Amino acid sequence: MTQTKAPAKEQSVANTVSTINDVARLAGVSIKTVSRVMNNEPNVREETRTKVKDAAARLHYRPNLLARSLAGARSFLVGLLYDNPSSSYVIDMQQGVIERCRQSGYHVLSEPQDSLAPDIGRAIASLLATIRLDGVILTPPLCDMAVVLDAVEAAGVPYVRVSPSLFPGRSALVEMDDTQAAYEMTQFLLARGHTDIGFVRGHPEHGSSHRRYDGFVKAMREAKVEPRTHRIAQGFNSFASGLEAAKGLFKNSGDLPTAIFASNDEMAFGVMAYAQQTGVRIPDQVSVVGFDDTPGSMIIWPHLTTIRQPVTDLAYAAADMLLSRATVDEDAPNFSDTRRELPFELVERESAKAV
Amino acid sequence: MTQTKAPAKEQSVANTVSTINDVARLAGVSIKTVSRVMNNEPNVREETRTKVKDAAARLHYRPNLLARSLAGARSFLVGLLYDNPSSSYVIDMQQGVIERCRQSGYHVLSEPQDSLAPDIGRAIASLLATIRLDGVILTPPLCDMAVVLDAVEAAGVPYVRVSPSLFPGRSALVEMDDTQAAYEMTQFLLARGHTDIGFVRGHPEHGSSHRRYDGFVKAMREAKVEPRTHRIAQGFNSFASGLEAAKGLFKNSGDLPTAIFASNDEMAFGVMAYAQQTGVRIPDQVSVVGFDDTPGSMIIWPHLTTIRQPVTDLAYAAADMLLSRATVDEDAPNFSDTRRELPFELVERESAKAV
DNA sequence: ACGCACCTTGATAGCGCTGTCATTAAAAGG
DNA sequence: CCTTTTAATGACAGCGCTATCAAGGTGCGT
Repeated sequence: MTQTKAPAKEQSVANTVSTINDVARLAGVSIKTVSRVMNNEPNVREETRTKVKDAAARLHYRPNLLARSLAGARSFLVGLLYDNPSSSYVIDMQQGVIERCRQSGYHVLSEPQDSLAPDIGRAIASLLATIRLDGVILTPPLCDMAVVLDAVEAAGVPYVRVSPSLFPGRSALVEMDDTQAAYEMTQFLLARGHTDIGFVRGHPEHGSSHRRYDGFVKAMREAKVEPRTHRIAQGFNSFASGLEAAKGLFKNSGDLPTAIFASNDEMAFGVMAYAQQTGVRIPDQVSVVGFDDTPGSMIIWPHLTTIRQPVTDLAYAAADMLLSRATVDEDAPNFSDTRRELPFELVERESAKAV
Repeated sequence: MTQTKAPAKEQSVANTVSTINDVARLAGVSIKTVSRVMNNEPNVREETRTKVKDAAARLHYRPNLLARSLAGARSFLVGLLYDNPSSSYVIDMQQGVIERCRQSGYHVLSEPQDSLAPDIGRAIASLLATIRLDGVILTPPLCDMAVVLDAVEAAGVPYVRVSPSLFPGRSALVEMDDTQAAYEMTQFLLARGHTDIGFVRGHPEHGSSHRRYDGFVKAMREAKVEPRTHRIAQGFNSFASGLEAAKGLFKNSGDLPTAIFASNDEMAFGVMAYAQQTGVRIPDQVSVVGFDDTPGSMIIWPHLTTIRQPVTDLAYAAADMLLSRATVDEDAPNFSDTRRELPFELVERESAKAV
């Protein structure tokens, strides 16, 4: 363990770390007034405010976040809790949250969690007890776990959920309409003359899988095309499962669907890989579309037609909701919105064409 | 701004946030003794230690990290500064750093930085003044920027650089031998009968690009094959630039190289996409290999033969170095290593075959 | 002029912990 | 047996800031 001994270090490199005291002294006011200025509080004469700001600037003063947290009610820290296999999703989410938080002087603690761990509830309770976060953002699958929500609520920390499938209304949330997106993607295919459409279902544990399938079925039924069971394959959101699904769907080379809608991009890539291996030409023989617009959709050929999830926008929205929530007086009635739905985008590329 | 008014909240949800005082009272000792136990300090009777631990457990006590930071010398916070376009690189790095830090009770502040911003030095100085980090990890390209290093050093914060290209010896660092990896990949191709090998160079601003090219040239010369200029294309690490490079390399369909070594995976994907568009069969006509082992290399067909960077291991090593550095008494001579080189791995998949 | 608002400012008490140092108890030495 | 060393514990002063509350200043109505 560290045992710092020397009371005062000699190597004061260029110790520009000035405190609120230094500023107060230089400006000739009390530290409380400096505090007021730094926090943009009212009731400070404009002249004084300027004087303090100048002093702070001259000393390169930056309030110590840790001290603020300890003394005050806010910690200027929000947590992003995730357990998501997709690196691009996590990065986009994180990027968006950090960007927004930074604008408000907040920092983000990125906390990956093992959603399969039996003691995840305690792990989160422990985290929240150790660091008093001003808010947390929960992404799938954590946002659908009761123990997680319980832990966060017990700690009294405001939170926002991103794309939850369960417990609607239990918390503020931001989401995208998976069902509608899948519906429109199916219509897109239908409009291009496809009626014999195969579907690769997503991981049954994920709420979004079911919503996407529902959207597909709805569009088909509306077009008076009953989905046929031998055209429906079960996948598990992975490349391998997509490839496996394609094996089933392409079993009879004389009876191929004209299009395949995979419930996520990874599986679409699997389908495309299998097609290539077996000489099925995409999109000439079979059109393939995916869902998510992962980076991979732009590196395979043909580029994948897919649904773009507005991940960064979801992050912005979640951060905004959280910050407005954390900033608002808890006693006051809260009129801020509690649910935001963001638009998706159908991105047409080369993997699908009219029949 | 927030104005918390009510002095004491009525809604004490289940306010299990116990303090060191509560533990001390329950255990019948002073808070200092509790502190000693929580920090695993010596000179506490075993019996007392047990008593305190029991009390802490019963109260679900977790030391407040912010208070510890303010009072003590350590903040239990390390920063991961990055500005990297590759989400998988960042995620793997972050994941590894977080994992290791967690084991030591440290938390990680993920701080993306705009390396192109003119005031990046001040931005980092400001960050370090606001939050007293116990250490920071710098990844490319930040780790090669003098202003960044200056800012970190001025703040007196220990740091470790990952895969730096410049200023060797200026700090502790972890790296991988890009040159050797490219050398071995080239030998891999040579050993399979390829001599007419095309090379797509990486972004000239990235140090690794030059090292990889050097490794390629070295292996070629050793095999008595002089690389020919019309087989060398300049890329910029992007898919599009790889595709563009392939255009040049494949210009004369009667005179194709038998293999193409792209300096990173993205560009290899571009090459493969162009090949597919123009009917060049991979790997039958042309073998393609990449570098990095990004997730995409497993979703394209044929899967890409490439070099796996040990990103997570680099992260582990960097975190370990940093923590040992931060934990060690600054006055004592430091015998811990200051540079670690980690092994890469040539991952053979389907995109390359013997000629 | 006085009284009563309100605006402006500062003194002071912590936040929950660690570092220092004093103190006591136990062990070692002669 | 008493002194010296060493182990074990506690009292207390902050870390840098915010929250509370009191105090002084200003303006205005009467």
